[in-house]
Amino acid sequence: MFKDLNPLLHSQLRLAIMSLLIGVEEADFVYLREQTGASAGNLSVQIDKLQEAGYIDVEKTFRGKMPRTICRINRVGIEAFNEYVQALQEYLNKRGMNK
Amino acid sequence: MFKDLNPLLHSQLRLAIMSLLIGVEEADFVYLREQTGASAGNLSVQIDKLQEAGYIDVEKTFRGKMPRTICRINRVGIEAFNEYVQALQEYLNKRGMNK
DNA sequence: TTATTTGGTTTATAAAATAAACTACTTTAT
DNA sequence: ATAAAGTAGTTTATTTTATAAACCAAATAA
Repeated sequence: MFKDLNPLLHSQLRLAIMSLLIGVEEADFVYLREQTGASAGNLSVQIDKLQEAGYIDVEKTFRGKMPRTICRINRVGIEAFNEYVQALQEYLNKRGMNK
Repeated sequence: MFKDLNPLLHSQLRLAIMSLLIGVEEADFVYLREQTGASAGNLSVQIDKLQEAGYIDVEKTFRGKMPRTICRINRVGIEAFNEYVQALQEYLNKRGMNK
């Protein structure tokens, strides 16, 4: 009855990152930090995990002289996110549907 | 933009328990174990946490000679569950709505 | 020049989930 | 009657995660 929830996505911060990335072409570290309110350390760790999972692509560049980390969600990530959302619905729905 | 997700509910097993309980008058340990597929040990721990949080009431009785643990969600639990679901929607919704 | 800020990474600590082992019986088989 | 197996859990130990704290390198400001 309850599908497993992808543990990589069932994490507040990683879910927020994915949620932001799925809406945009790309987003950088600072933007993600601001939007999520996460600490830089936590964000760094969670971005790594999403990258290692193959859900996002991370590009390290410089803007002028300052380092800049750009993140993009990819097709694998989009698919995983959609599957996660679908699985989750079962947990949220719905009084009386006992199937 | 992203509300915090109640960490007590943002757990696969505890969420499944709450999801089951919200649909019924009551449910016993064995039913919850079967429906969730959890191990007895894990289920025991998570039921305790939900009880300590004041989200469910737990009654220990006997059915014949065998012990029986009955769980019921209460108003506090229902409210917490509904709030969690609402907060979660922000993470799932929706490309293009950047607000 | 030293102090502060930016943009991070790495390491350490706290919290959670999970698994394994155990308790206290009851039922079945011998 | 006794041993073996099953039920309904709890407790303890181990692993995994998340989070926080400390650190680094370079840039900018005082």
